[in-house]
Amino acid sequence: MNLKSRSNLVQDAYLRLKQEIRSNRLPPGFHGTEPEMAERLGMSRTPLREALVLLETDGLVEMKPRRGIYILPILPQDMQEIYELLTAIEPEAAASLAARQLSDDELQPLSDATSNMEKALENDDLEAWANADDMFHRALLTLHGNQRLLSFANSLFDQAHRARVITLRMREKPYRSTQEHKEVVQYIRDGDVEKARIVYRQHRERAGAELMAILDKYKLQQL
Amino acid sequence: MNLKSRSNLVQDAYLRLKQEIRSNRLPPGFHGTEPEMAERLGMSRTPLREALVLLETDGLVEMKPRRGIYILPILPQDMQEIYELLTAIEPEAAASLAARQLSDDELQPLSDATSNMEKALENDDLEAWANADDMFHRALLTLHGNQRLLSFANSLFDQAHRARVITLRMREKPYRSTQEHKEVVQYIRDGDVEKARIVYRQHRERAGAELMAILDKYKLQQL
DNA sequence: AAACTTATTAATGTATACATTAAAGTATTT
DNA sequence: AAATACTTTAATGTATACATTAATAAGTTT
Repeated sequence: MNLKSRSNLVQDAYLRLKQEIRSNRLPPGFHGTEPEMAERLGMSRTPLREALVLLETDGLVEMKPRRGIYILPILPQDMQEIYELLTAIEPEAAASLAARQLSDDELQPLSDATSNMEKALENDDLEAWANADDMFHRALLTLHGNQRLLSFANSLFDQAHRARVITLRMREKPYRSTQEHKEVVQYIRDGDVEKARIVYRQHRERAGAELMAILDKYKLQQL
Repeated sequence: MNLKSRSNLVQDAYLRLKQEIRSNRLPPGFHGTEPEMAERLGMSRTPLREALVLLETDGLVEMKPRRGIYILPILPQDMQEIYELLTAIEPEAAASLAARQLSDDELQPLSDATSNMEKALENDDLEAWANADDMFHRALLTLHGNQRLLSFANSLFDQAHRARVITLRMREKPYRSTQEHKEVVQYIRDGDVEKARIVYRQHRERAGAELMAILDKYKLQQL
């Protein structure tokens, strides 16, 4: 909200485009040219290009020389890579949180997230559940404090977003996931490092396998 | 970073600046302006800026609005973050390699790297040892095949490079590290998933702790 | 009509121009 | 000399200009 971010067209273009990609207003496979995208955003090509470079490092778009800008689809193999990384990374973060003695206050964001998951389930509101799930993961990594981990994982979440939204309704209701998240919080609270790691890891492995099975079953070759 | 799609001057600037940062020709704390850096590279500000955006996402430089470009130092906390991530990630990669049945041919780059480590030790050539070490880690992740993991880890290696070079001569000779690398290769060859994971993990934990101890002992608050 | 040439178009990659404004420097007042 | 106001400088953020060249369209030959 400061002047800096208002006057910064690069930031502007970056956030707007990312949002449009997340929401599928710019769907995978979309192809555009720099002049038309710059026009659409009401700016010149210079700041747009810098934003596109950032989106490219995020794995969301590709700038093909002389062919223009493409919004990248998520392939099953991408989800495979992403889940593999989250499986390696997040359980470590959980374990390391358990090793600290966190106050209930500090753990609040995590328990809030799990309560929201439960409420969402009661209301049969899958979108709210997904938001709570997202909140949980971001809160956990934020608590953990490793900035590089946080920004890397956030980029992975962003990439996976569309696929998660679409498959949400093809899965069974996430009672089990909700339960697993609660368990992880409890183990973190108890300071049970190994349990926190293992439960979270199993959660990730199961959720990943489930997702891959859905992509396979419904022949979703790109999202 | 994906550069094959970046144009020549951007790629040029990116690679040259990265090299100059690695080699300390552009030392941490260096401050420059866009016009003078563009001049030095013989190009205009436009491609330079795109390269700087990339270097910024790599965590190597910071573009401060209206204050210019700074080459970022590596702080102990940065090394902490980096080692924590490598400790989480690489043992998983090793385990997953062990789970495949890789041919000796495929494992060649890893055994080459460990042989080079041994040769370097015999010749008391620490720089050659560090290069072999680097080779090992990159080869392992390349074999593993997860592109996101590879590019993320490469970025972490790049960030840690200066600190590794400087502390190399403050450590004991890396006989033990060399041995550990050889063990990991053996466990991967044998298909012993758990051993590969655990040995690599212990290697990472020990190496990380050793490095942090050196930074502490010699009061190296930035590199 | 197919294959090959030759124009045409238009997007990229890069340089340059320019308005804005933070910082440095100078003058002025106390 | 210290504090303040004014002036200058120069770097950033962004727009525009332009040369190059890939893609396409048009024309020509077989």
